[in-house]
Amino acid sequence: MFAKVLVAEDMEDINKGVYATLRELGITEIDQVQYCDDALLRIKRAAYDGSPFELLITDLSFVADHRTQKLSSGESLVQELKQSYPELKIIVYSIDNRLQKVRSLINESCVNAYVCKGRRGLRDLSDAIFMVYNNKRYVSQEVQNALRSNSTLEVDDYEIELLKHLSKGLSQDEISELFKTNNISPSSLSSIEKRLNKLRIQFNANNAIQLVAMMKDVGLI
Amino acid sequence: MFAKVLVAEDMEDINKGVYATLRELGITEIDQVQYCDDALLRIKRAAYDGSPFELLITDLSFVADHRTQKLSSGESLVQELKQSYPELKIIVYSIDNRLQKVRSLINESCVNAYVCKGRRGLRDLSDAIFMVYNNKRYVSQEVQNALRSNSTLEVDDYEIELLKHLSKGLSQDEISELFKTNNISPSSLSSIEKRLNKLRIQFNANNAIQLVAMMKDVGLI
DNA sequence: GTGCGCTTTACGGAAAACCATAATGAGTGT
DNA sequence: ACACTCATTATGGTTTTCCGTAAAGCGCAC
Repeated sequence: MFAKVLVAEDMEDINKGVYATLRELGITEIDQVQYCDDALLRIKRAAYDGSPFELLITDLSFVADHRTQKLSSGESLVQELKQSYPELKIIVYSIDNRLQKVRSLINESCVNAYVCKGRRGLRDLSDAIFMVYNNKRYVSQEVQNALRSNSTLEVDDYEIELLKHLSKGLSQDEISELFKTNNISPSSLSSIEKRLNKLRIQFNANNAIQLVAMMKDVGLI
Repeated sequence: MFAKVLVAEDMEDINKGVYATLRELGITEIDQVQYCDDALLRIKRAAYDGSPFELLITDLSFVADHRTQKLSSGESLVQELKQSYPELKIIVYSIDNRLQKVRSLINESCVNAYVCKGRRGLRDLSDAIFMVYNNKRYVSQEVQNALRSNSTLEVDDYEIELLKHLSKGLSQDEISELFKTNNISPSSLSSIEKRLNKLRIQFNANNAIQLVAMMKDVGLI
């Protein structure tokens, strides 16, 4: 079993649950951090000292507080780590069940497991640790679909970006200008209209207001 | 200190954290449930047996799964309990920081404490338990504002109604017609425009989309 | 009654969103 | 080179929202 594990999770109670689970698995050397930057530092330091971590268990969302952070989310942490320390195993442990996000983490960032927090969270996590230790991949039942078919009912990052700007009060025209200056494509007003129209149809929304309201409900923005 | 406590929380790892905290406070009789309905049943049963719970610590959101539930959220559980068992102390322990929701829980449902999950979650919870035990109220720093009467309080029922219809995709014209047939005054398109304009100024929103998004964030609609 | 303050309603123009359709362009396969 | 598909961009017209201003309605004091 793994000997040295790092847990990155901003909520201390979840940290406790994970900690207890790791102990039950017989893992003795467990470090915990509440900030992404700390996780990176700790891993760097351990590698430098010649006793690197073998496994990282990390959340995705870390709420911002007074401390200013370079890495603001688990995603950026994972990206950074998988580049610098490809041999480090990573398990993402998050409440986020948006398929698109999981897919990109698995396929692009190459995390070793994705476990959904929830009623079965810790049991799944336990399974995941076993699997990852045996060089297998693990994905919670809730988001298994993310690996299979590309269900079209998904919302990609571009669209989320678009909806976020909308919800912040920008007009479609202003968003178009913004995308042009930031070299985000497509950027024409026409394309933005078209994309929003697609989303409205997709989610049976009458107008942009309802669309944004629905996305808020789902927690997508 | 409390002797008999029930914890309602669907995530088992958080349950572990809360459990550990309660143990540290010297509380020995701790029951845990993962469904709202179970919480209600357990409390009823304990009261019937003559050894009622003294404190309930509950989450707000319980994700639905295969088990069909009568009570779907912590809110409904709290409402039900505060009616039937007014002497039961209730602490809400949730990640939800929408002020309006907190306000209604504190003022209408009369919960004894509202603790935000987060980095300081368990420490705050510990404080809250002490305070509640001494018949004081406790509210996490993050949502202290919810108790002070401030801007969000100045939205009346008519405006909430209006915003809700907006968020459901009705046009201002349609809302006007709806209000006319339902004898809700004012109902003219002009008045609706004016009211929305007032709200936009009040909340510094650029347009109706942003306004609805902000109201969603605050939990007003 | 008249005057005053406030709310509701009405109207018109500008801006933005909505909608259909057409043109352009990039990539693919033959 | 050609046809074909698909995404992006462009264009014009209709509806809705946004915004200012003005008129009508109403309670109230004098």
